[in-house]
This record gives sequence, structure tokens and C-alpha cells, in this order.
Amino acid sequence: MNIGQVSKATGVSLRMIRHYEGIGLMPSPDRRDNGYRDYPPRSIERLRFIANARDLGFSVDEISALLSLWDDRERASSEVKAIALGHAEDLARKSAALEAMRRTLLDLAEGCSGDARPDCPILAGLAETRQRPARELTAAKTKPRRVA
Amino acid sequence: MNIGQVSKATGVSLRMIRHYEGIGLMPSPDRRDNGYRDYPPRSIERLRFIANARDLGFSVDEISALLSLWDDRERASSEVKAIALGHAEDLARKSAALEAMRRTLLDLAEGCSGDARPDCPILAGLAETRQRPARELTAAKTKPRRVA
DNA sequence: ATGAACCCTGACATCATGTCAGGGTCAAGC
DNA sequence: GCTTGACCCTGACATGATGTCAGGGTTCAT
Repeated sequence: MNIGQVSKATGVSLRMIRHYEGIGLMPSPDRRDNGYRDYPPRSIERLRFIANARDLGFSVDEISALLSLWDDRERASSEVKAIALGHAEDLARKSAALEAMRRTLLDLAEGCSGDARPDCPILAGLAETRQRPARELTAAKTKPRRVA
Repeated sequence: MNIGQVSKATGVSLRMIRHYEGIGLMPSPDRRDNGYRDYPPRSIERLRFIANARDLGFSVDEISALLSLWDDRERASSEVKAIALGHAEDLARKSAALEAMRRTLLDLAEGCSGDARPDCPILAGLAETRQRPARELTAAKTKPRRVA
């Protein structure tokens, strides 16, 4: 199959199909004499897997892990479940963070008359002091980073 | 004030202070003879405003709008409130989207034994057909883009 | 006058994705 | 055989917020 057909079959853009190949999520397909990528039917399944996982917000690293588990017929389902549940927690955390922002915002907005008068506690609140120190001031010797 | 002092006073990194200047959120400060940026005290307030707004997830465009309203003593508080509430809705939508992903994931995980056995509905679910068409297939004549 | 601490600019990297450019290839119809 | 349109290839640039590194001045306290 040509890449265009694969794209239509999976709903993944040409760009991203090539991209996933570049970053190693998809194996490099054979090439025809003219240089065109020639995909086996299996590719479609794998691409769908990747696309679905992305739609669920999995990171590339997580997808990569899920794919190797998928390729491994013998792995314990507990491994898969652990990744899934871990990601679900991530999602919950992020969602909670957004909710917290929203609450703060609504609290600020509550005091705002929202009419033609100029005084507004929202702006006042935004201008208020903060003290979340800049990275540079704290990160000094803390983190080794670069693990992923 | 030198940029370093402003950074300490606001918790905004040097990098970002310069960046905000570059994208026009902060006015270019005067320069001393040696080329150092020389900030007036007002800058601190404005930077705090920007940083707080960012912490609340406002986009640069929104912040920019809020800043001009802030600069305008006469504007109606309703304008500010509209931006704030609009953003709060954005946050709600995003949060809901994350929650939806989480639910889907938990639904999938529910059927997974999570033990040593290899069969796993999570992987099966991820491999399932999808049909969210790629951008390229739909976007054809839809969007004029490039407004911001 | 030497070194630490500070400042400057510019460039590169991240991540997923789009888009554009410049150039081959293939198939169908004349 | 030649043209045309659809398809493919690679490579590069852009986005947004932020970090980091490099290479090079400045200031100030010892």
C-alpha cells in the first residue's frame, strides 16, 4: 500500500505517518523501486493504535512502551494496566489543575460588577504580589534531569 | 533596577523577562550607558501581572488584551469580566476533555485483569478502528487562517 | 588587577503538527 | 508519444513557552 492509502485508512496525516517513522514508533517500510514507501496491512493496525493512544493523551514514550507490550504476546496484562492507570492519574492531575485555575478565576470575577464602571477586582488580583520563585533561583543543585 | 533584581522581585526568569519584551508584553526599558536594561519600579507590577495571568493559563493574546484594559483607567469592568469568564469556559472545556479521556481509559482498564495473564482489553481497545479523518482530508477549503 | 557575579545577544532544543518548496512518478486520455 | 493531474519524496521553516549554552563585556570588592 502507498502512504496515501494508509493515511485514508487510518485518518493519520501523511506528515505524521512519516513522523512516527522518524521517531521510531513505526518501523521503516520497504521501498518500491521508485522510492515510494510500501506498507504491509499490519501497518494500519499499528498506526490506529498509535493514533488512538495519542487521542487519549499518552506521551510518545508511553505509546512506545505500550507498543512493545502489544508486540509481546506473553507480557502480563498488569504491566499494561499499570501504564494506563498511571496515565489516568496524570489526566486527573492535569484536569484538577485546570479546575483550580478556573476556580481562582471565578472567585476573582465574582467581585467584579461587570458593568460600565472601571474598578475591577480581577485586574487588581492579577497585579497582586506573587512569590513563586523563578526556576533559576531554585533549580541550582536540585535536579539531574534528562532521564526520558 | 537591573534585570536580575526585577527577576528576584517577581519570580520571573531573566529569559522570560527578555522574552516578554521581545513579544511586546513588556515595554523596552531604557538602557544604561553600558547597555544594561534599566527598569523603573512600575515594571515589577506589570511583570507580576503577566506572570499571574500566565499561571492562570491565559494566552499571550489574552494577556495582551488584559494589559491594555489595565492600562486604561476608564474601561468598563464588563470588558475585563468577559475575558475572564471566557477563559474560565476554556478551562472548563479543557478540563472536561481530560476527564473524558480519563473515563475512556478507566473503562478500558476495568476489563483488564491486571495480573500475569497476557490478554488485555486495553491494548485491544487501542488497536480498534478509528475514523477521525486526518486534517488534510477535511480542511480543504474550510479555513482562511492566519489572523493572530 | 584579579575573580566573582552580573549583563548582553544570539542560537539551538523541545513536541506535535502544518505548510511550502522543488522535484520525481504514474496512470489515463488525447 | 505527450500532457495533465494525482501522488510521492525530502528537507526546511514555523508555532509557543522556556531552558540552556556559547562567547564576550562590565562592575565591584578584595
